[in-house]
Amino acid sequence: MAPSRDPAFSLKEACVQAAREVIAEHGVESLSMRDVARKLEISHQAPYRHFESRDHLLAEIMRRCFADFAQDLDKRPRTGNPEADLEAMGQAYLNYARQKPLEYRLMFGTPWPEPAQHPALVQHAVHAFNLLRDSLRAMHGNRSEQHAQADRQAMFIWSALHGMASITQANVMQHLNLAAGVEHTLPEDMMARIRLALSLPEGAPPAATRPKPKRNTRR
Amino acid sequence: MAPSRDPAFSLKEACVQAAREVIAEHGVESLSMRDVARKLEISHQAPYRHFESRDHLLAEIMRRCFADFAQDLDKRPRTGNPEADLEAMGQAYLNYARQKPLEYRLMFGTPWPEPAQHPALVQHAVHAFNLLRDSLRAMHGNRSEQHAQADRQAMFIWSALHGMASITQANVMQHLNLAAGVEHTLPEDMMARIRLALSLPEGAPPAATRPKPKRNTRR
DNA sequence: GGATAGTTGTAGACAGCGTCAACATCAACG
DNA sequence: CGTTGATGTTGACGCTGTCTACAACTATCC
Repeated sequence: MAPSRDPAFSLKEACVQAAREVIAEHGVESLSMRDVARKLEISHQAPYRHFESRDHLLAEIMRRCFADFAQDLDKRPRTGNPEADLEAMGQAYLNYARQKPLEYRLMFGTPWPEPAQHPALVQHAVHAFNLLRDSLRAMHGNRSEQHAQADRQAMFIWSALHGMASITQANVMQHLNLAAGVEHTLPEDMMARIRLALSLPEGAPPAATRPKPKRNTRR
Repeated sequence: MAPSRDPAFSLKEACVQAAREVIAEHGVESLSMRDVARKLEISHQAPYRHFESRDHLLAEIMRRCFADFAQDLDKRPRTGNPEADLEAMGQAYLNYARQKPLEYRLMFGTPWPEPAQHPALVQHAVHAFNLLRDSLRAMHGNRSEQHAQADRQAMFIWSALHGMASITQANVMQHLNLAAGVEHTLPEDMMARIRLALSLPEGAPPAATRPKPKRNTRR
């Protein structure tokens, strides 16, 4: 490549962009440093001036995905009703996974590099999780056991949504011979069951009498 | 390698075994055909006489993992009580993921090869899923909408369990600063919430009046 | 028995990969 | 001017999956 094509041109930025394109076209697995170099018409070693290793490039892309993802979860309109907001976040989660499958797979389906080597990645991922947790904490009090309850709910919601999203992405459902109509109504069904599991049925105030839970939601 | 070391010696079997060891030692990602060849002290091309490609070797190992997994889910003692049996299967699922993390990751965390190329793999995976589905169908009637309800429950349970298992394996929880005590009680909490979401609370018969679900469980 | 064909393992090559080391270029600064 | 640091290039190394050609052994059929 000729010396800097543009006054404000960052090869680092261009590498990230090119890498994202390669991933979008051929998947994460087949992303190679040499691919991005070829795409930018630079030497195969040039990207190494900006990223220690392939893992570091990948970590940077993942970090940005988490930032995008968090922004996406966060930008939904607030109604002031914590339950409705939580519901919207769940929808946003599944929508993101459906609309940006490659990004989702990158964040949640790719084996992570050594976390200690990529603190910024961890930080952004945790921030995305905190959006969910804070939503839940807003529905509880501030006592420590209420925090614990919110965290348990957060982990449950995340598990269920992530499980659903990753199963959907694996394209495995078509082999399961599910009963007619099940596949297409899964997201709603999922959200309804999550509400049940949180004892937050359908906008009605949570019933005080529940089969078991120790101290459940309260608004 | 000298010609056949043993009367009843299958190089194919030995390849699978060696590959499983390599995976156990260094993870799936770094499994290479040449590794298994080296491990068996045969030429780097010998394994290709028994497996078309690396993907085919991997698919065979995955297939066996699913067979093991299904057997593990199936061998639990039956109490005759469908709800208790379902509960036991959930526990068995999480235990398997905890005790055989590499196998679990291989089955559910590794990008699958082209399914059309590996029908046996798909078949065994579907069989494992059917154990769950059949357990649920046993608790419902035999009408088609009841089948659909069972399938919805199956997908929900699988999603929640898989989400939980894969999050656990990602070793990411340590970074989330969860409230004290949450992490260690997650599996029980999870199972309790799943019961809630199925409207099968704690052995009590499911309440007839439910907030929404169209036609719910009936035993 | 001896030719023939099929199976199984070996040996060498090729292109692609990540990455190390050495070199070139160029701007900033003393 | 010389030096220094950042950036990009070139070439190599060992690794990978896989193609091809070849050797050896086995089974089969005339």
